[in-house]
Amino acid sequence: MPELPEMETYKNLLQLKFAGHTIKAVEVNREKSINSSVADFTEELVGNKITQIHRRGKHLVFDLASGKKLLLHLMLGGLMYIETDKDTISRSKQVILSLTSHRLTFIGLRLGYLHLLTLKEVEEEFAELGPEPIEPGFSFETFQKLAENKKGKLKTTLVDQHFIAGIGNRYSDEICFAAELLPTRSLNTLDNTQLQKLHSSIQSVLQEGIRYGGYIDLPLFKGDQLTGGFEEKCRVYNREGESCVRCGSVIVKKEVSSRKTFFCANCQI
DNA sequence: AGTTATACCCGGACGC
DNA sequence: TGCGTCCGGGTATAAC
Repeated sequence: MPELPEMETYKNLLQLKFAGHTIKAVEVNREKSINSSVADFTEELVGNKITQIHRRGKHLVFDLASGKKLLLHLMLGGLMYIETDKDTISRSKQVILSLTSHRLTFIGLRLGYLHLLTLKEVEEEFAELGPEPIEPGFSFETFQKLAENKKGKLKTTLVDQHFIAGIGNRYSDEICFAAELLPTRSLNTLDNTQLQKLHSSIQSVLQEGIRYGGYIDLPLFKGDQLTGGFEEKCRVYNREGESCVRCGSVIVKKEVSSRKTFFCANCQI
C-alpha cells in the first residue's frame, strides 16, 4: 500500500500539475472519507486554490489559499487518478476534485481519508511521527540515538511510524534485504557495522523507490511513465519461490508480527 | 517497552 | 452474466 516513495511520487506529479490551480467543483460519494458535512466541505473548497503540496510520512498535505489544509492518507489500497473529459476510469471514486480541465479522483478510500484541517490541527496529527528518513537531518547519529534501547524486531520497528515516518510493509522487507539482515532480527542485536548498513539501506531503498516512481500499478494519469516502475525492482517482496538475486537461494514468505514478510533465509542474517 | 488481539472498512477478486 | 463470500492491510487502542 502507498508508502513514502509512492506518496513522494504523487506529491511531485501533483505539484507540477496542480500547484496554483483553483478547485472548481467537488463531488463526495462517501461522506466517511471526509471530516465534515459534504456541504461544508464543498463550500470551503470550491473557489479555493491549491497553492502547494507537501508530504510528511505517508501523508500528503494540500495547502489552500484560504490557509486551510487538505490532509490525505490513502491507508489500504487508496489510489489517485487524474481524469479528463476524454479519459475516465471505471472505478468507484469516493471523492473528486475538479480542477482546470482535470478531475483529481480518490479511489479505494476505505480507511483512507481526506480531511480539511487548520495548520495547527495538521501539526497535531504529525506531532507523534518519527523523522523523515530521506532528509539530510536523518544522519547516522540521529538513527543511532533512535535505535538505542530498541528491542523489537526489525520488521515491527521499521514500519512503526513513531520510529521513522513513511516505511510500510513492502519497503521494510526491501530495506532488510539490502541491509542483509533478517526481518526477525532484534534491533539491539545489531553491531555498529550492521546498524550503519541498515541506516544507509533505509535511505538508498527509499531513494530508489522514488527514482522509479514507486510500486503503485495504476498510473496517475494517461501517459504517466513514471508511476509504478519500482514494482519490477523489488528484490524480495511478492517474490516467494524466486531465486535470490544476491545468492541464488529461494526467497521465502513468512508471517512476522502478523505481517506478510519476504526474505532470503540464506544471505540475510 | 514489547507483543498480541481487535476494530475499522468495502471494492474487487474469486467461486459457483 | 450474476450473485454471494471473503480478503487485505495501516493505524489506534487496549490488555497482558
